[in-house]
Amino acid sequence: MGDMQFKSSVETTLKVVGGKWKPVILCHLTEGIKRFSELKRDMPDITQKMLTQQLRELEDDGIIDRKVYTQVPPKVEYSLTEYGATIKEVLDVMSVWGLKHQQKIQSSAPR
Amino acid sequence: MGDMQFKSSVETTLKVVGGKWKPVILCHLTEGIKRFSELKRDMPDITQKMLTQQLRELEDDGIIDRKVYTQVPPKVEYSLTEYGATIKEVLDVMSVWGLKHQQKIQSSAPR
DNA sequence: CCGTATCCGATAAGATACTG
DNA sequence: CAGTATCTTATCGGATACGG
Repeated sequence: MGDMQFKSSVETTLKVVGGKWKPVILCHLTEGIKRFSELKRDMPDITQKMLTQQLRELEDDGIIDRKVYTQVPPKVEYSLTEYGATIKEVLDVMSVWGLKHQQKIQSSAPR
Repeated sequence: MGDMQFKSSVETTLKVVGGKWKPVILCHLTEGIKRFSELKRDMPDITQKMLTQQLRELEDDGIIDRKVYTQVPPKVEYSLTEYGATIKEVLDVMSVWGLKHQQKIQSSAPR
């Protein structure tokens, strides 16, 4: 773990799943294919701009797939790519540790 | 994975190991006890201010231990706590995925 | 419906100087 | 040696308006 490669590969992962919204988006997409409007409904606090931006970045990283139906009104579906699904185990490990940490904080900072 | 708890626990983990410097600091501390100046030498690009700040946050989160030797010149040693060592497996998983992702990017974006 | 474009505030991070 | 204090800059995220 003490090497240089380690540092930059962790940073790479943080770029892909870090930030305020990407974990949440990925979380929802693990439930299956979602339309843009569905994702927006699932995350009432995200702005359209941020949702679009984060989805584009995930798409560029090959994590999600974007399927556009050329029709009026437009319809766009997002889903995890096969490759993107591999990020789930990373998120799972992060979730498990974070949950334990939350509980630790709870028990050590009462009052 | 589709629940609310998941979202916030991933965010908790990102708070603790996220950001530009914390993974790097933790990486170096897995090698053993380090003095402030050693850490600074290991990370030439970090400023003293950032190093101090990040170390304080890690200490507040119970990840690292700070031992001050009251002497002149001062000596302060940092080390992972037993609890802090549990973050290693999270970083490892992130590192493995990030490394694969780097290789994927390499092979799919030549030119 | 699914975006893009602009502008703006908040926060993260860096440069530099100074101190017990 | 191991920090603080202050100031500046860069990046992230949000609000709002508009467009195909």
